Amino acid sequence: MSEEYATDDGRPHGSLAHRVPDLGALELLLAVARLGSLGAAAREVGITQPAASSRIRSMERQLGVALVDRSPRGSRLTDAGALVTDWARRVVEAAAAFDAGARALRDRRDSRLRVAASMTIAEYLLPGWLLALHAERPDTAVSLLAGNSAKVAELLLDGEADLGFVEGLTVPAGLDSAVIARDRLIVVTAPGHPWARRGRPVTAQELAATPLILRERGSGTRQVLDAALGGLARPLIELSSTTAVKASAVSGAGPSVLSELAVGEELAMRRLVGIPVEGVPLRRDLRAVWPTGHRPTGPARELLSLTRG
Amino acid sequence: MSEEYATDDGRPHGSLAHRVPDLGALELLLAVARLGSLGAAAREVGITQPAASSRIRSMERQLGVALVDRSPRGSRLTDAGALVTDWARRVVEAAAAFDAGARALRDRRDSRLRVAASMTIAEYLLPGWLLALHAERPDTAVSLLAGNSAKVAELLLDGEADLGFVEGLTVPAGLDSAVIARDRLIVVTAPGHPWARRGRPVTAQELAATPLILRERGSGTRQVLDAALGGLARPLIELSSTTAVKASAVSGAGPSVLSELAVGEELAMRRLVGIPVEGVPLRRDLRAVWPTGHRPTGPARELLSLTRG
DNA sequence: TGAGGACATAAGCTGGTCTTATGAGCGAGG
DNA sequence: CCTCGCTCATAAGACCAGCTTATGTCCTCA
Repeated sequence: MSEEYATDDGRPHGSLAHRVPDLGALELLLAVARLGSLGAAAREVGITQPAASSRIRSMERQLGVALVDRSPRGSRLTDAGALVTDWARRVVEAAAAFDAGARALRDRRDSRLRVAASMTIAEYLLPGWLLALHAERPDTAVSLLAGNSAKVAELLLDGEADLGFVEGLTVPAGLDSAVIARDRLIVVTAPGHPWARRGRPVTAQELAATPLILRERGSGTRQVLDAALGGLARPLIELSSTTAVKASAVSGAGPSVLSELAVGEELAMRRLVGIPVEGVPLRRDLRAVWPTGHRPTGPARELLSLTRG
Repeated sequence: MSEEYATDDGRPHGSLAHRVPDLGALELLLAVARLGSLGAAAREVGITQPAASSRIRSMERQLGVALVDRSPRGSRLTDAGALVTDWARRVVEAAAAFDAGARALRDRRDSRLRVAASMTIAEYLLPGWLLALHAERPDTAVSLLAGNSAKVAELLLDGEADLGFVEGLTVPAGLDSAVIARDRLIVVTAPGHPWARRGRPVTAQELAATPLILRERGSGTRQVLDAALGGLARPLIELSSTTAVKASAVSGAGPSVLSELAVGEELAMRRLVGIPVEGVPLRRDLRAVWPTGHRPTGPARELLSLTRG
């Protein structure tokens, strides 16, 4: 009876969706924060003022916190409202990235710019780039195909993609490339692991001697690690997705090695901690690739320049 | 009648909420990914199988992409579905952080653990810690009060908070402290800024000589920067919130100096780029604080240990 | 060949959110 | 001093999305 009503399950969480306002409400809150008026915010998101009023009110009831100070000449956020708005902004940004990705995924054919990307890049970086591209060139429709390096190369060489992104150690034959960023692999453990408390860095020998939670052989991450250790990484468990590896590491099964792109959230939330390592070059280049000779032009060139800042 | 059924992207955007599935649907998708069955996923989120089936189907219609392969003996994600699920996970995680924060904000008084935190910590780190705490001690109700260092000190000394978090250079009098993390300040510009393309790092002299977009004097970030430069930071614009500073920097108004906690998203999305700097110690300690003598115990001790991993 | 699991379809109910219409404070200007 | 213009609040009805129950189809396994 500590929780709400019909959640007899009593499990981890009684459905976030019932406790977190929906995206429309969060967007509305951001608009109120920016514009300082319920009515103006309502206009911006395309609803009427009473609807906005009611929606903000019901959000306040749901959260149990006053979010805005209403006055006859405008509405300002309360202190708590400012904090909630910042958290809301993060949710909305994640949703915008979701949307940018989904939009690219939808436009499978006949799009002006067809991008092929490896999974890690498609998952963690591309949505952000697509948002930036959309901001600069709203008319450019982008389509996205995801696969491993070989698949990306094949799509480019077959003329089914205009620009590719890969994260391997080598550039597939027949492609030109440009390094757009460097990714670092990080050794991580759950906070309770002995490595999390020792003072000195882990050495290459220790890392090679310790069974690790890893992606399967052939994955980009595994390739880099094997190369760095001289082909010696010992698997404790082999899993086929980054997500599964993370979940296993968080649960305390053992140390793992993952891209810093993949574990940013877990590190911030202290579900995982990064372990310093010495003597192991755990870096890899992230590259844009295109068929030799076909220098990117038009939207592809634009996207490429965005990725390099 | 809404005038916008044609989703043609001729405008900034036609409301995310209409193009991104709601949180319930995203949670359902995650459950399907994990359990490999619509029915099992439905059971987990507390709805019936037909409801789940319909909901996934309408999400696929909305996104225009097939997400799951249904078969008479279960459902597996398609390739696109796996990617969408990963993006969905990020939205759900942001929502979970929102919920953890809002929950703490709601329980203003009479909670078992009352935390006071500076804005940056409350905004970027605390929700994650609260999630972790909730996972380990689901019954502990936490309340949150946010303010600057002086406010945090006051709350602790008045007995109105059990544990505090501050980010200043000094520890307020009457408090004991422990360093829980180090925050790095980063020089950032919009991708188009000249600094984004030059090869060599910016020097302390250059930084001190360049007008910057900054928080107001007295903010923790500004204090650290002034100290690092010898009190010389020149403001181009002074703004009163980190969000406003970020927005201004993204728009290309000039270089800025911000906490790495605050700009992670912007860096990943390439809306901002980090500029290497040499000869300037842009680090600051993030500290947990408590009244001298009152060593944290119980839930406070638990939370403290989580923050240190 | 029949049991059981998994998903799809159909029909009806419910609740939340929208709309329009209207009222009520506060400030500015004729 | 009164009215206009801005703000937000309230009320009553329409509508739609999503839920439930009941049933049908397909596949696999014993």
